Amino acid sequence: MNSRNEILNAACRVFAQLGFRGCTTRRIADAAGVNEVTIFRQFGSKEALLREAMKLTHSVGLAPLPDVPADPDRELSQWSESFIQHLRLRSSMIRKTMSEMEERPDMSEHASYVPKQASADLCHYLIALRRQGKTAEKFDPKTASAMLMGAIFADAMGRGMMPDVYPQPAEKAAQMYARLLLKALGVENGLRRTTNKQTKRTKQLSA
Amino acid sequence: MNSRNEILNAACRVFAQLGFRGCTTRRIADAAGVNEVTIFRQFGSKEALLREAMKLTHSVGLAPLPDVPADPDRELSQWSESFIQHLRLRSSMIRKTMSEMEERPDMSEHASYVPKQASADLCHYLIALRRQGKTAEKFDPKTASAMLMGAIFADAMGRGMMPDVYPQPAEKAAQMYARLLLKALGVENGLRRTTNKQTKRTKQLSA
DNA sequence: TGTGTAAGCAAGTAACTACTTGCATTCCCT
DNA sequence: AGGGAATGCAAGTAGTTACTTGCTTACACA
Repeated sequence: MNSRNEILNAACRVFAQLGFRGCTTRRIADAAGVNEVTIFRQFGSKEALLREAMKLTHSVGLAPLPDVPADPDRELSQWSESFIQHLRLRSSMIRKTMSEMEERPDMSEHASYVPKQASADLCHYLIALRRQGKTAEKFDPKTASAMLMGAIFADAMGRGMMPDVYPQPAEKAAQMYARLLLKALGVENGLRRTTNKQTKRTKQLSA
Repeated sequence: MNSRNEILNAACRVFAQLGFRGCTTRRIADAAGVNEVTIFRQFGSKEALLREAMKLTHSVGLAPLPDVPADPDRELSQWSESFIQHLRLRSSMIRKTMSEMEERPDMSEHASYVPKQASADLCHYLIALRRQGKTAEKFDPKTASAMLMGAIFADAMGRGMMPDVYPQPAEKAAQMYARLLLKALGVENGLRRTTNKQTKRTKQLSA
């Protein structure tokens, strides 16, 4: 039963590196330290294995965003930071999955769960912010959430290839995007109603 | 000499559909209506052909952005619209290239020319805007340009897969992102210092 | 009229692909 | 002690891959 997990993990690694066509059963077996036949005995076919491996890979949780916004700057910065970290850790896998999605849509359908959930969470949060009267003006929540998530996504996908296109330093980028969005929504940073203690904690966490 | 171009175009089409490994000389030859041997006589190897095809694909111009901003809303909306159209037309090719870039960096290095140029253009424009005093506050041009370009890029790449995550209608999305960015920079649409005539024209174009 | 060049066609090469089969080994459970 | 399940190993199958070779056809140009 252990070899099964070894194979699944190896399949994920090799797929992230080489894509579906480059991800041969030979290479998976080598990466898993397992005989190639074992793969077929356990999963029947390469496609069945990859399908299961993809399902496993994309079943992960997401950082939460409070139902009732209290400190928009801190909350949105932290959420953005954890989201960009999630994407950066999986950038190779995501690139391969996006590339393969047109050819094998059913095999990688789980890949859209995380971004869909993230978008729903963020929209919900922004609407709550507006209901609280913390935003200065009318705005379309979907446009705003697509803007922040798009910036984070593009940064996670593109920085390795074109570092000079994205803001420096990389560790602050998510926060900078979040703050720029808050400015667009008219949420004023300076007028935050948090205590000094909270402000300090925010600084530590976002450093 | 004509067969050479047929082969190059076919190679681009097949690559955009199937990626490097799926882009076999057999399939390229079929798509080009040419005998497979002709490919090797003309280009020597599959890799040499693909290298040349990629170079050709990524040598395209970009919509300009004025050196001296006059009507930020109109200019930025139009630029965003042409940029998102550029990306949407090439989304398959871009996905494949991004996926292949880790494995064959030298083959697809030209792919970064357009986004790099776009980023430089946009930064330059935003800095000019700020110098004109049309922006309300201090801001980091690179963060702002990465934000708008990221939103546009993610929309172009992801809308087909998750249409409910992005603003509707698709044809207005680029403009909505551009306007949200202008809000973040404190550029006031209503308080524009253009003449009535220009304002009218803007309204028509942006409707 | 002759000559060079680009192309097609048929066949073949060596390597790799997913996948199968038969047999031997290990280990757990009763 | 014995039987069954999981695994390894060696070998093989049929198809595909990039690339080559030898020969033929068509056409432009001098």
